[in-house]
Amino acid sequence: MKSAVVSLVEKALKAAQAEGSLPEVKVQINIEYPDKKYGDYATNVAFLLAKQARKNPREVAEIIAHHIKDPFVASVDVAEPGFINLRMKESWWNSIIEQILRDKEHFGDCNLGNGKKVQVEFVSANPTGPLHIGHGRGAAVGDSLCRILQKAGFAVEREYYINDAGRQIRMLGESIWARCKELKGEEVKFPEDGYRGNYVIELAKEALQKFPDILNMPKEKAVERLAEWGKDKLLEKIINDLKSFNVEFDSFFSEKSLHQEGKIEEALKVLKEKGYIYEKDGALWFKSTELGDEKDRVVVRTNGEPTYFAADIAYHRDKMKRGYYLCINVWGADHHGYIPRVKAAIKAMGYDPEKLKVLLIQMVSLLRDGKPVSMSKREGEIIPLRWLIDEVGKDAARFIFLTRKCDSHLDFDIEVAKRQTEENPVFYVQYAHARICSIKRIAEERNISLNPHQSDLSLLKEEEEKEIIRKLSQFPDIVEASARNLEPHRITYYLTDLASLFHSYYNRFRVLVEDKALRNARFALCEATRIVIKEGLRLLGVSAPEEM
RNA sequence: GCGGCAGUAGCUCAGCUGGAUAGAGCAGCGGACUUCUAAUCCGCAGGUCGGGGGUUCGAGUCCUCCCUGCCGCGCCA
Repeated sequence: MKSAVVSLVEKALKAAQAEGSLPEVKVQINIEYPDKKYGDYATNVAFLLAKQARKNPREVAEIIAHHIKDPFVASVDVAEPGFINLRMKESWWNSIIEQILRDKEHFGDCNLGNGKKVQVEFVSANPTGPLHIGHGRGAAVGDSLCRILQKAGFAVEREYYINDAGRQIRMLGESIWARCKELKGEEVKFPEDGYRGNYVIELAKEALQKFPDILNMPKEKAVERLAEWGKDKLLEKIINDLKSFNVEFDSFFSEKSLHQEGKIEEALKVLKEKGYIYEKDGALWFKSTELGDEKDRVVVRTNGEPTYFAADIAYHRDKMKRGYYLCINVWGADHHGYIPRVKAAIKAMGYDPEKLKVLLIQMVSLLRDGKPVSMSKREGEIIPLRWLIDEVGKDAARFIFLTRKCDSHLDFDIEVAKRQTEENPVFYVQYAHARICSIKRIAEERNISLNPHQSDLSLLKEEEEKEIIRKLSQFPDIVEASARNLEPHRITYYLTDLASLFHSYYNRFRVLVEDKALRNARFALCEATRIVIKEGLRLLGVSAPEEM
């Protein structure tokens, strides 16, 4: 609820300026949560104005503090060296509970986005194999980010870029083809960079059933057909896996379509017209160095084929033309070196590179009881996301993927995630939700009346109760900060904190007490907590079970 | 070599886009279930925020220089 406090301080500042005690300078009013002993809210405006007001911060603070008048404010203090500390009345805190009970899951919605269109492109894994753990983290971050941005008032579009063209798809076809041969007992040299995962063998078995005469066809033709068919099968599997991970997309963008519709040529033509294309060694190069890249990049190979990068230029041109307020790409951190050239291309085509934000997702190290699980790519031995979901569950996987800043390494311990104990942060939060549901259930069973909406919240006198309310009041700020900084992990931390406060409270106090008025008041607090936990979990794509 | 990211408690990590005495979980030790779910709670301990310099009322946070680790640096995608 910082925004309400901001406007309150703003009003005081304007009043002070109007009477001439402070100069008319614009400042950003910043509200913080100070240590409890100082107050409920604090602001540092005085420091920001001190220089131009030619007064010391303390004096400025006194002037502003003097003008703060609001029915919700209990006291205003100025502390050295110039902080203004506010303490709010009980009615302020109670109104927050009322607001949560009234707004329900809409509590924390904000208008940061103001309906502006934002596109988030994530996962975009090649349809040449199943999703692995790394994709899972990207999926969790991307999807959660979308949910948060939506709550913050953006019109979000989720897109998956399908790399369905080029060498790797052909290689998929060759790999399946080779496996078909082997299944028929024929000696065949498996392609050097082929896909060696078991799923290729499965595909080959299926292909032999579906296309009985596939091996009688000329190799080129067979490979092409198998590539096309295999790619579709794998994409279907990817989409299914994502669905079980609670992730769905609004649109799929095909790289192949860029080739087919001449979009690549178009994009390159634009670059050429602007003078960013030159020929060298029989290839066409993009002068990305002029726009901040380390070296120039080939866009059309000697053999006349456009590079992957050329397609990506066309893809980003298409995105830019679609007129988003912001495009967010969620990439694996190993692609970081790729950012400058894409930004260079965007700039070269006359768009603002700031329209593109790239989120880099760091590697996930898989552990089992603290020991690393080998993830060697040898023999295509990757750990599939599907396996992880089956092993630890969708909720645990998503939550744990979101327990770190996305650009930090993540240690994912499968045994801890599976363990249904205190070590597991997912259950900790879900349990708090379930406990509140349980209170309600018990009350119904025992015919105990509960009416959170008609409760006298002033009965909530305990320090633990006030702590919870303070925390609840921060939810909108956390949502906004997560959206502003594109950092879903803030929600995860917030929920853990909130759950912790609730568990403490639950252990120390009873909700279903004899005193009806107190019972209702406490239950109102619980309901508000439940609503916020459930909504927070929703933002993470994690379920909020009513019993566990 | 160049570039990106990181370095905070024994371990894994937060730290609100510069704020007041740097936090949490785990691991360790000791306690709490005839009560609304013990998947929980309560208490104890733990620090040169990698190092130096700088910017200012104020730096874990910003600038600079070192040290260390991970990762990128294809006419691969």
